[in-house]
Amino acid sequence: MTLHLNPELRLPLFEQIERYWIYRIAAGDPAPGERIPSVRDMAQQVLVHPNTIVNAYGCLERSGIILPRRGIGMEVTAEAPRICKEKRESLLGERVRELFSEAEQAGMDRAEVVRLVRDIMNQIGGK
Amino acid sequence: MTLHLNPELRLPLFEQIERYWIYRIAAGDPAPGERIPSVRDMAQQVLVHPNTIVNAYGCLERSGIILPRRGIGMEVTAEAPRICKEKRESLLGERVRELFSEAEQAGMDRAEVVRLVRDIMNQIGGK
DNA sequence: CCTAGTGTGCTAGAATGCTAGGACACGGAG
DNA sequence: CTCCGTGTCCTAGCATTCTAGCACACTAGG
Repeated sequence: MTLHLNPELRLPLFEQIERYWIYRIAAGDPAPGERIPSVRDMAQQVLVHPNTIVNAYGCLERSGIILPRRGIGMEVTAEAPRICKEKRESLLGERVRELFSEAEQAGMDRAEVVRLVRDIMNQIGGK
Repeated sequence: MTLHLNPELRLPLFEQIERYWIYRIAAGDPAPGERIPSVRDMAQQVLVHPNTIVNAYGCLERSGIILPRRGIGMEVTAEAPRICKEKRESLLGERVRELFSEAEQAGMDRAEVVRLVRDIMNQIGGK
């Protein structure tokens, strides 16, 4: 799983970074007690200003996903996996609901939405 | 079909207004030769600053969907229905592609995405 | 003790989107 | 002709997001 920042996207960079760690922690890769890259390291990896990382990490901290330890780094909390899985459900569900909302405004039937999803899924790749 | 502006959404207000007319014209309601509300009328209907409407209408004009007529109003062009239908396809397709992109980053299989879409569709309403 | 690496805080600027209010030019109706 | 509604343009301010650079406090390791 790689973080592919896209400035053209609607999502602010710091939220893209936040989601990246939510999805990774939900998948179990940085486990509780382990640490995510430091603010400066992450900024250099993603070629973004450190303040943007601070913003993203701040959101993760306020959600109880990471615990800042001065002089050490950002530690994944014990409750992080549960919180991240909940957030993953919520985020993707919201995306789908937005899709239905937009499709409804466009006068598209719900069955048509499902068909459109299948079409594009097949169009994207054989896998 | 009603325009329900949502400032909390990622989409800027002027783009929400632009899409509203794209979808309506694609559906054929304001037919070629007919006019859409004036900048000031639309602003008052939607409770938004006239400049925001100017921005939205400017996009529609640059796409060849409407033709500004000073002292008269904004006229729907002859090619508008075709252009709007194309844009509708493109906009919804992009929405679905973004969904798959986000789901892939979250480590979700494509079949799971289809299942999620069905679940939420059933969850939204019986219709 | 000292250094390096860490999180945190601060001010400042650029770009975007929205609001606010004013001004002007055009065209139909009277 | 005048008047009103129309599109168009202008400056200004505010909030958000990102960039930029600097300073400080804390901790581990030598």
